[in-house]
Amino acid sequence: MNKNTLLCIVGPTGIGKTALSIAFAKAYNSSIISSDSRQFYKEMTIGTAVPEEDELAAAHHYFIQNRSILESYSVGDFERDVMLLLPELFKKNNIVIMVGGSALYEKAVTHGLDDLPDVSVKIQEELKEEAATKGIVWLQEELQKNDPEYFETVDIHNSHRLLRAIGIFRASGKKMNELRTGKAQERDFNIVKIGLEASREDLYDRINKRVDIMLERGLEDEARLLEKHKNLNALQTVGYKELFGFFDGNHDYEEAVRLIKRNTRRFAKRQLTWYRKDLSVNWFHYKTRHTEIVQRVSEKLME
RNA sequence: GGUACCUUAGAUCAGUUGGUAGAGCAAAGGACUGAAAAUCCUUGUGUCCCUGGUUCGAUUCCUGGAGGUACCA
Repeated sequence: MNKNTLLCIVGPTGIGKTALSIAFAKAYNSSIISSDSRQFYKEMTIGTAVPEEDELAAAHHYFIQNRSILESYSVGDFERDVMLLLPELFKKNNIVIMVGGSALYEKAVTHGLDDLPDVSVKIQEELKEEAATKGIVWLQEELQKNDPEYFETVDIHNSHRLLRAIGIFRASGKKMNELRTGKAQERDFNIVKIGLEASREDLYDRINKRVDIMLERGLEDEARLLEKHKNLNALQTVGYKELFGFFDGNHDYEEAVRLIKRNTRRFAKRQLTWYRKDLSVNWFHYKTRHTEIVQRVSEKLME
């Protein structure tokens, strides 16, 4: 074990990643990096299932509630910040744990993103504004005009992708295919991935129960406090957006709860689509004892 | 026990003037390099309750049965 190792814990929402990460942190006296795109926000606690106080006390956590919903924070920022932090953490311990359900964020660290030009907030805002009034066909035409090669390969129904490519073109005059290599970045540490899996039935059962617990803990009040910010990116989040719909009178409370559960299930399914194609993940059943997982992973690290 | 109505996709139901069926919901699969808990794409074969009969052909009409609902006893 002469090289530093980043131990990534992955898996769908609600399967028990947090508890396992604590077990690893204790076993290795190590720190935890969160790769969860919603747990950054200090205003959102209940709905994002941030680790409990005792869990936070059990190990040093990074990227948990260290931002405000008012700030904009992207995967690119996350990759940069993690890459700056990791050398510091590896000075103290050659194993660092990363846990979280945002697959793209995990990919940004383990695989790396291409260095794309910055698109100023001003350009982004203008584009969004324009897109909102002119519609998706305009976006498609705009992309076809400026970046015809990328237009051929993108999902032209996906406005986020169109907006991004047009934004880059406006900011830099560059085209996506010139910028995107898709190549993995060289990392000077090992990456070991641990995944937790469960039957769909068990997983959905856990998700449904967890939503009920969040509601008991006061998710509705938390959402009420944040309602005035409901247009912010950070609040495009399962658990909050459905309650905003209830506050607005679009549907009743029962329906909001139903939607939260359904959307969380769908989110979990999308996460599984990501993880399934990652063949480097070492899977464990979610009921496997943590001590056993830690032991088996330790053996693997010794190899 | 009698009368009426119902029994079709996971649940709820629509439909077929007799040529083996469909919608929303739920669900499944997938894409995804700076909004990612976001965004986007694709997917409906199901003993049309069972049993006889009529018919070239029945899920559709008729007989009998089973289960359900309502009302009457």
